[in-house]
Amino acid sequence: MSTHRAKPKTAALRGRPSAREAMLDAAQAVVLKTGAASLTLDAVAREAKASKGGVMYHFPSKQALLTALGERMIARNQSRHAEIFASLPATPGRELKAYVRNSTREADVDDRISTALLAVINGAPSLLDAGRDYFNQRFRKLTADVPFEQAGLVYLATEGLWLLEMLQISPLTAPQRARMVRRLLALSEPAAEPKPKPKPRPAPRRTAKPTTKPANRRTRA
Amino acid sequence: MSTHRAKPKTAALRGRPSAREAMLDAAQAVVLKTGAASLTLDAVAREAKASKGGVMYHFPSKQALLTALGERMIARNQSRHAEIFASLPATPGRELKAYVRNSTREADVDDRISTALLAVINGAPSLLDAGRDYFNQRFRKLTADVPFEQAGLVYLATEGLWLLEMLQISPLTAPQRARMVRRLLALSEPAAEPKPKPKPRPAPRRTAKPTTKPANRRTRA
DNA sequence: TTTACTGTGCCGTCTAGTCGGTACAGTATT
DNA sequence: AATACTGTACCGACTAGACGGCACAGTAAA
Repeated sequence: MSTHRAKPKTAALRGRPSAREAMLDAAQAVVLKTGAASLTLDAVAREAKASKGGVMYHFPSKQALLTALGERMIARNQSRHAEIFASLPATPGRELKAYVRNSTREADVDDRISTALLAVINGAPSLLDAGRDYFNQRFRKLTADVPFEQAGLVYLATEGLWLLEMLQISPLTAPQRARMVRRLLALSEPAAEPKPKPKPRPAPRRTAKPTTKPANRRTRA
Repeated sequence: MSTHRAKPKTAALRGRPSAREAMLDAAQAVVLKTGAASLTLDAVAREAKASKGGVMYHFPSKQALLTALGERMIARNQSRHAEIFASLPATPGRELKAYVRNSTREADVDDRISTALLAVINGAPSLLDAGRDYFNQRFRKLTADVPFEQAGLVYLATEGLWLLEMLQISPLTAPQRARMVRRLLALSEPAAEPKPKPKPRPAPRRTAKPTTKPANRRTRA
C-alpha cells in the first residue's frame, strides 16, 4: 500500500493543469479508438504524450487508473443528470425523465462506452462494486414517484438501449431509436400509460429502412 | 487458413465423445468461475483435463475457440427459443412471449453470462458481427405481430434485464424481478396494453427487502 | 536544496502459438 | 497373420512478445 510516493492529489488541485486529467482522457481515448483490450499503460502514456513513468507516478497501479476513470465517469454522469433534472418542471416522474434523457444522449455514448467496457474487461470487482451501488441508488430514486412497474419498465428499457448500443449490437435504426426514446419519455409521466396512441400512426409504419443498417459503425476491422 | 490438420468434425460425429465439446464446456466453466479475463488456453486445457496442445489441435487459435463458443451459444439459444415457441398457443405476440421467457430463464443465465463477456473482452469483431446479425434478425421477427412501440419496449426492457444481470449490476431484488418478468409477458400480447392493473396489488408493494441485496453473487474477491 | 514531476530502461511474469514427438486405430500388402 | 504404412488425436516443452511494475537519473520551479 504505502510503497508509493504519497498521493499526488495535491498536484491535481494546484500547480500544473493536471497531467492527471490528461491521462484519464488519454485512457478513455485509447479505449474508444482501439478497444478496451489494448488499454495498456504504454498506450495511455503515448496517447497522453507522457512517459510510462509519469503515468505510474500519478496512478500507482493500473487498477488505480481504472478506478479513477470509473469514479470520474460516475461523477460526470451524476452532474449531467443534475443539470438535466434542474431544467425540468417539478412534475412527478421528473427523475425518471431526466434519467432517460441523460441515458439516451447521443453525445454521451462516448463516455459511456468506455466505462462498462473497462469494468467488464478488467474483471475489476471494485469498479463493479462502485457501479452496483450507483445503480442501486439510482433505481430507488427513479421508482419513487412513478408506479413501480411503469418506472421499472422504462428503466429496464433505457438500460437495455444503452447497453445494446454500447456493445454495438442494437438492432434499432436511427428513426426507430428516436421513436422509442420518445415513447420512454412519455412513459415517464405517471398518468401517461392508459392510451399511448393519440396520433393515428402518422407515416413510418413499415419501419423506415429495412432494419439492415446497424446504425453504429465501428473503428476496428 | 488451411494451415491446420483437416477438420476434426469426423471425430465429433463418430467414435470419441468429442473432446472438442468438452473443451468448449471447459472454456465456459472457466469464464464462469474465474472471470473472462482469466480465460487462457492453459486454463481451458486444465479445466478440460487435456493439454494445451490438445486444445490447439481442435482450435487453431484462441479466436477460433471463442468463435466456436459463440456459435454454439447462438445455436443453443435458437433451439431453446424454438422449443418454447412450440409450446405456446398460436396467438399474436407468440414470438415475443417466447423470447421473453427464453431470455429471463433462471437456468439460462449461466450460458448467457459467458457469451457477451467473451465478446466484449476479446474485442473480437467476428463474434460481435455474428451477434449483430442474430440480434437484427430476432428483432425483426419480434416486432412482426405486435405494434412496434410495444414490442420494442418489451424487447429493450428484456435485453436490459438480461444485460444488467450479466454485468452483475441489476438493482432489482428477486421479487421485483419476478414482477417485471410477469409484466413483460403480459405486455407481449397486442391487446394487453390499455389497463394493466386488473389485480389490486396483492402484497409485495414495499419492495420486499430494501434493495440492498444485489441478488447475484460473484465468485471472485 | 527541496519538491514535484518526467523519461528511460529493465525485469519477471504471463500467454498465444509452435513444434517435435507419441499412441494408436485403421488399412493395405505380403 | 504379420508387417508396414497412414492419418488422427493428443501431449508437453519451448519461444517470442507483450505488459505491469520498478528503479533511478534527470529537470524545472520555488
